[in-house]
Amino acid sequence: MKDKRQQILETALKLFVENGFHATPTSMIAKEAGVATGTLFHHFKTKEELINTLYLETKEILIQALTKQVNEQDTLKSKFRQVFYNAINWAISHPDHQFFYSQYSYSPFISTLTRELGLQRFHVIQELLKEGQENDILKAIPIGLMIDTAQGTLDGITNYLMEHPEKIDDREFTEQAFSMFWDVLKG
Amino acid sequence: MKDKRQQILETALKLFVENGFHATPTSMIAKEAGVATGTLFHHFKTKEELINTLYLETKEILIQALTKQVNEQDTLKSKFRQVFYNAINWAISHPDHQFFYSQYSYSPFISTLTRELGLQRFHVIQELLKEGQENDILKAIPIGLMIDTAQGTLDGITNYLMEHPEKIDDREFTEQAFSMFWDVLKG
Amino acid sequence: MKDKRQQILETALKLFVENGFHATPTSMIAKEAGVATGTLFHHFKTKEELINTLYLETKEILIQALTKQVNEQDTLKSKFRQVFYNAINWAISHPDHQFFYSQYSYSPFISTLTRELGLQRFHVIQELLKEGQENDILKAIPIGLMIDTAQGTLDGITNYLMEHPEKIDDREFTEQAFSMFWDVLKG
Amino acid sequence: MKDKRQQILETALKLFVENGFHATPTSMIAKEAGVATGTLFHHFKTKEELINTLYLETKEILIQALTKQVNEQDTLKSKFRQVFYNAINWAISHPDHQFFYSQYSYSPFISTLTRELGLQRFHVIQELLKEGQENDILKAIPIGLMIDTAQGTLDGITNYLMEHPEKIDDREFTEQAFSMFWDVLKG
DNA sequence: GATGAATGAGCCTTCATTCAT
DNA sequence: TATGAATGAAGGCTCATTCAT
Repeated sequence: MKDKRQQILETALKLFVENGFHATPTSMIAKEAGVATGTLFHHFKTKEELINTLYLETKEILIQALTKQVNEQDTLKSKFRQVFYNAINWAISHPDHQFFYSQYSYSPFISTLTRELGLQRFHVIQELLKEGQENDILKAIPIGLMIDTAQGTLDGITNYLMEHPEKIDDREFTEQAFSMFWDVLKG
Repeated sequence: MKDKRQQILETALKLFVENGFHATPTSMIAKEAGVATGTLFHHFKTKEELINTLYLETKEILIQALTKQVNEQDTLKSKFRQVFYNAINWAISHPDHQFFYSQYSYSPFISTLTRELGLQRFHVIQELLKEGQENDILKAIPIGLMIDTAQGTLDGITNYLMEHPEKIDDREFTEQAFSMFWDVLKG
Repeated sequence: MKDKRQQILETALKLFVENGFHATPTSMIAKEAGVATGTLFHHFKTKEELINTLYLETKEILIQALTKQVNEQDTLKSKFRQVFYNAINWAISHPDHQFFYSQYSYSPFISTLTRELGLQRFHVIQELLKEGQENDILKAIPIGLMIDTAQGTLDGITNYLMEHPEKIDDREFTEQAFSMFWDVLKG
Repeated sequence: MKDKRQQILETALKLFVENGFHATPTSMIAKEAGVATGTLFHHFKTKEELINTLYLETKEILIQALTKQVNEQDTLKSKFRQVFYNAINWAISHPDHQFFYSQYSYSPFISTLTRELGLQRFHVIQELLKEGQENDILKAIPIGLMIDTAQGTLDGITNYLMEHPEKIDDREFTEQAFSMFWDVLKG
């Protein structure tokens, strides 16, 4: 039998995505996870701690996923392409995590923290953006605008793919999508 | 003295933005608005109806704002530019409405509705996008992807401006921002 | 029908005396009082506030009772006698309040406040004690010791009477009891 | 390293005095004592058993302390004086035990038992009281009243000393205090 | 003996909503 | 229209206790 703590985390992720944080009682999580309510609070002092733990774990694996094989590319553009494919592939194959991440990011009760954490998420991209600006490949605009816009564009594309997951295997389509992403950035 | 119904709506908007829907009890809204709890439910049958009313009103004025003076422009690009400025100016001058709108859109308990509504919001843009594709000015890609990406990019830019509101008066900056928006779309 | 708030207070007093604060759930109070749980919390923000309200009210009527007719007496001794009878009569006729008062006073979660409040309770006696010392009628010892001891002696006598309430009508007995109280104090 | 059982008892005493029985979870006792929760319940079947054990031990050493050297005195008064000093010295040097004892005595969930136990505590005094009455040295009043009043007076004095511990070394003061105690009793 | 994860009944409190005035 | 006391289902969390290791 799986570790109860892990079982709770997985169940919580699923239910949060389905119903949202507030509409998911801890009792429901416990029941669905097959544990007692006390067990949930044995592992996570509060509901909020459970949510945060989930977020932190999600962020960690997301960052891992985004970074993969990026540095093995030669040109800056291929590096961006790699990040781009990493991002959309991850979203498609981990839809729950992806939804959870959005939900958490827009949740008002964590506003301040969120921004900072949101940036961490795109740390790889930020580095590439800076590099590209220094080499005059990308637009010469405030880095902050660049980051927010890149993130927005990528989110837009991801949103579409989440609703049309079959497109992920259509290389022509994904290349078109990537060209949009690239066009926002390149100078 | 202002109309009580209106007072409730304004107070609710402010509090929802500050705390989120779920963390804002109707009792708090009533108290802050200076009315009895019964009065709130006299005007709005349920809390959800209050939220929806707020959303509908917001959407209406947002659409009005986005559309303004668009058809007075000659080229497609200037039309997009006009929409772009309309969007960012509105966001900056109505931050509460803007936040409320995002929050509502990402709220899981209205998921199905959201898509549809989100589209309505960008109805102007959609029309322009179609027009641009038909005239081979914009990228020849699925219209859905185009819409989602345009919306994402615009949201990204808006996010940045919300945190740096002083930039709204820096024409050079806003033109750079617009160029990003335009580059995503143009073929 | 009686005022609900009052009904809650009376029921709570009864139950607290029977079971103690901790062993009396608010749900039990509400049910026994014939109101909804929400009603209890509508009138008292927390369980603790309910307890404190009960204490304050009890203290008030106790003080009133102790003071009665004291100043109509001529000698200091008769004043003390009056207070003494006031105290034991009140205890016998309001056993619940009396028990509640003891329980509250010894409750560890209100330690600091208690001392101070306990003194208020015996404000009348304190004044008499000071007067007696100034006139060399009472023992010339630190007033604090005098107060605490007087209170202790009176509590002891009261305790006995609570278990033998019939004695309250035995004038010979009560006079013997009073002589004990008086002997502790007189110089 | 100290015996775990003993460690639990000592920690429990300290915490009960600080927070009261109900506000002291067994988990807190275990943690503070540096043992596992299971260990606590290995030594004491229930929380109540732990409390009772603590009470019994306290009572035992209290009785020992009160009795010390009493029978070595010649007159009844010196015997009372001896008990008196035994009582206040013990209270001052074992404040936690003293507080615990009071708390236990006033705890509503052991009401019935309490009376009986309270009597045991003053068994020495009771014997002396009886002896004194038989020899016409003490007041000729119901022995029950005598016991309760003596206890009350002594508690009052003790309370004062607990708050002014430095007075314990002021022989003039303690003799004044004793005279109060003696005056309540003597005929 | 010792451990600590697991249990689940039960507690305090919240909050959307109703209704008599 | 407006009021606010009253409602009660539901939620987060606690805590004494058990039990497999």
